[in-house]
Amino acid sequence: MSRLAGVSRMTVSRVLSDPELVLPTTRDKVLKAVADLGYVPDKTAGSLSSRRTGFIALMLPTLTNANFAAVAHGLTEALREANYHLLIAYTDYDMAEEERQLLNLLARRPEAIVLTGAMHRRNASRMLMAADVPVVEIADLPSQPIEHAIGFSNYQVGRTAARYLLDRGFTRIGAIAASPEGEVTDHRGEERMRGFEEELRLARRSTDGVLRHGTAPVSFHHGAAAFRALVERQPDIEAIFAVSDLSAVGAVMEAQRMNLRIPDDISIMGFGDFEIGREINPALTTIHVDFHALGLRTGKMLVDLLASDATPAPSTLDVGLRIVERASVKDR
Amino acid sequence: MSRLAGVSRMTVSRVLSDPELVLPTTRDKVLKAVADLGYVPDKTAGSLSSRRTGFIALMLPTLTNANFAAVAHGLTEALREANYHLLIAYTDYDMAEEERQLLNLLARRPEAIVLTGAMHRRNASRMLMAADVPVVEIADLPSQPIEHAIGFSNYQVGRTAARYLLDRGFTRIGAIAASPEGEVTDHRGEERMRGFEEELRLARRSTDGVLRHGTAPVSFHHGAAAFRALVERQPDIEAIFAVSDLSAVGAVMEAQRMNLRIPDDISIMGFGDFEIGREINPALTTIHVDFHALGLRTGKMLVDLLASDATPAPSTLDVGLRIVERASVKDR
DNA sequence: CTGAAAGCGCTTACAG
DNA sequence: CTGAAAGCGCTTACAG
Repeated sequence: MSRLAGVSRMTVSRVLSDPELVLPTTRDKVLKAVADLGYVPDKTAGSLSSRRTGFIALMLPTLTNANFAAVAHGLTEALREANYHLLIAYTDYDMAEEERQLLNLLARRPEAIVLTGAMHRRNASRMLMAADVPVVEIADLPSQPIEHAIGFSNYQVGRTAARYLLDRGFTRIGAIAASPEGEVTDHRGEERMRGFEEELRLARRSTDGVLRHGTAPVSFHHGAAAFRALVERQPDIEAIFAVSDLSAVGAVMEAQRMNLRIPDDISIMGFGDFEIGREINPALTTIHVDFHALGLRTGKMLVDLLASDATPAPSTLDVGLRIVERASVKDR
Repeated sequence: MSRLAGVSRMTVSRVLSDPELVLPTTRDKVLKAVADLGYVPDKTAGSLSSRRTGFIALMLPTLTNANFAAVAHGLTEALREANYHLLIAYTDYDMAEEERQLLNLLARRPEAIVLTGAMHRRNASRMLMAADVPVVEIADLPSQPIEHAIGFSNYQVGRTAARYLLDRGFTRIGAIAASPEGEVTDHRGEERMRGFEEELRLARRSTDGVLRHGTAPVSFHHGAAAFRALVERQPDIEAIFAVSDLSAVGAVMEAQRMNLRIPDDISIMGFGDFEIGREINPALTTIHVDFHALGLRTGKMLVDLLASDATPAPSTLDVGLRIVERASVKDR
């Protein structure tokens, strides 16, 4: 390559990374040779010698969830300008798998690690703390963050949902979620349930309508099945919080099949503000968190952080949440 | 590291890659040192020296689509045993972005490249053909594959959908999709439309009910808007094919809001067999392609292919498709 | 503005 | 069964 351009290997490297440093005439010679040969420099070699891989590791529970996919898209956007690339792994909600994937990621020497936060195996936490790169936990606010955290409180989501239903005067209030199963658990969903139950308890309301059913992750189908199970058990239930819009939509569809009118017979609210919730009839009342923005902010923070050589103190950022009132909860 | 274990660097490398080759006592010494130090070998260095990165590149239009996410999950599963890792990039349906991402991927020296097929920029195709690693195009069957292809014919999807509606005796038949817009186009969706129109033409039916509306990618909302536009233009339309279940579901929801009964007033069918289509009322008739299996098969083929040192001839595999009859098309 | 030397952390290919 | 040497393809840090 450098032979064809009649310059040293170093000059090629410079033209490709910082063209300003090179005389226009030599630059053009190099660029022509690059084009003629279809030369694509080997980043593996570059990474090794510069000690910078340009990788940002991202660990998600699954790709099959529009909100987590939105996080990835937001991150990519923010990272693009600084020419970092995402190295994506997913755990299928299994903490043993998280630990395994973490090792794979670490072996690639990412310059930062982003992962969905709050719950990790002991050994995974240890590896994360030992890693000498920035770690940011997202999509929750851990009580003891490993380092940085950008997210929202799932516990508060649960409390907010319960409060909303209580404020509207409902008394027989329930919820549907997956039941935690050892290593394979939706910990963030479970946090929402915990908050929901707590708010009910503080209001001295029964938590008998809170149903954990089936296994994570939740889905439309899961929501339908859980809704039916709950209504059969407690026919007089007035309002239900589903741990995700996915199960909430499933519940609305099941209600239609059971000839229950939403919201006249039963009110339903969800979490996550998925697109489908806006389109169904009645449109779904939900709690919104901007996952795309969450990814963007995380990416921006990382770009800044990696550009400076200072090691900033651990930071925690709450991106907040808001209720989106639509038509699936009765206005009474 | 090797100092702490009292052995050479080579012995550490052997213990980690092929433990059988090492005496149990030395092996244990090494393993203990590895655990004590939390040593994670640097794959960047390993890749450079062994000339094997262990990366398989995967280029998708978007992660925000359950079927493409399923492809990624299937691939990961098949690749896990052989210890390959996916390097994922996505294009947002933009061919200029595909070319840019391809360069990024190539610089990481993947051992194979998987991408959604059939349409690429000239320069991207050239890079792919010059790459001396296996290339497999998925999710379509290109007329001129770059090398391997595993997928189905989107054109046939369109023809099959039209045939199905024609066979049921509908005469005023329409379709909804996004309109192609230069570099940002859903080429596979457009192929389905082309097949659909062709089948209509062969049956000497009007294609006036075929509507291209808005930009890719389609969504629930897109389907709702396109459905309304089509019905307002052609109030006597009897049956509609939506280029994706996402838009089909949006159409069903919009029909409910317009007080049109599905399927009594208008029949609707989709493509992709997304989970939501099974849950809505009426359940959506659709055309099913097993994207998870598509990913699995691609991964298995790659594992075999990379294990042998022969260079097999280019292969094309049609995974087929099937109609899933549910309740959104009138039985007449 | 350009280049020669050294080295990043592993694995390959020997040698013993 | 274990190790010393060479080298993978770049970039860093000089030197001129």
